[in-house]
Amino acid sequence: MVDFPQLELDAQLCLPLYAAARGVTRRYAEALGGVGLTYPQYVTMLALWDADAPLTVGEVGERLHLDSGTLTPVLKRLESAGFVVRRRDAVDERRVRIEVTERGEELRPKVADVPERVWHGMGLAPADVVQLRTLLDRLLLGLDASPSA
Amino acid sequence: MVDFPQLELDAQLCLPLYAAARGVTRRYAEALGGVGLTYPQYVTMLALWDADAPLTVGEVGERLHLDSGTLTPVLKRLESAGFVVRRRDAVDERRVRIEVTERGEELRPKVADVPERVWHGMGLAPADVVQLRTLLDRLLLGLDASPSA
DNA sequence: GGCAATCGTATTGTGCGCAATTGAATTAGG
DNA sequence: CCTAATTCAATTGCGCACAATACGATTGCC
Repeated sequence: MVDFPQLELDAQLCLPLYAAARGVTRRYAEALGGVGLTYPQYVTMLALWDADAPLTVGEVGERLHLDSGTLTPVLKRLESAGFVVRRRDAVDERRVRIEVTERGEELRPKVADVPERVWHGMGLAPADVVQLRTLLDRLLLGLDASPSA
Repeated sequence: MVDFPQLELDAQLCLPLYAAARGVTRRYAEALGGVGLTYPQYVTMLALWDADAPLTVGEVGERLHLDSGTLTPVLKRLESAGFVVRRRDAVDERRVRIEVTERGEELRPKVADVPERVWHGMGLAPADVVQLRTLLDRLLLGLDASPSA
């Protein structure tokens, strides 16, 4: 039988990456359950909190590497939960600006300890975290640089 | 205004991990489009090809860190595409064994170059790949070790 | 001004992920 | 035996991801 060593499960980098991302997301989901946010909703709020002015859908997408097909329903759920308001830009009516509400701001201190709680006790040394961060950023650069199709 | 430096987007490790995993998966999806496999279907086939004997649903799930709620529909699609057959275990009728068909075996050489094609040109040095692999495995160990709830 | 090309968002359709539940089959305890 | 607990897969329901498409708003170009 012909072998394909490059297809062995243990030879793959994509699989640990895929599994680790899902595992970490699951931990965040558990930690966020109390405030009623999913992980994508949480990172969306992070992006909005980070900005000085209300972001458009596209600007949120840039920061999270997500497109409107994913973000629109996420933002609608955040809006119906009362954490954000979506408002058409008066100048360019193609744009929709996302404003964080009072209730959305109140969420911020409630989730402030989530990253710490998730990463702590996972046994990853601080040096490893830095290393991992560096390598993932390098990988993202490579993804952005090389052709998408 | 009160600041939460630990919530800044650039301070997060989860986001690059999340974005990198989706980015890599997207590249695989593009490379696999020709043979009609999605990324989860592809890694499922990898797991089945790797094993000497037909695996149960649970055994596939162990290797991929996925549960039956995800795998059952994936396996059904692979079956209706003719790549696998699902058969109840005669000894323990709770188990379903997944057998790779002739057509499923024929897929193997067709996707043999996919990992190489995806990773090449992404600008990641071989040493970085090894490092990343090591750190992700360490992270997965931490995920498995620490409590899920 | 008129009109084609582009842009920004929304919609649609398919396919995951995962928690929770169900239900059948097996195992364990008495 | 016979019942209780456990195991395994399937199902259900919800929320992403993303490609493809649609559509109104805007911009460029004449």
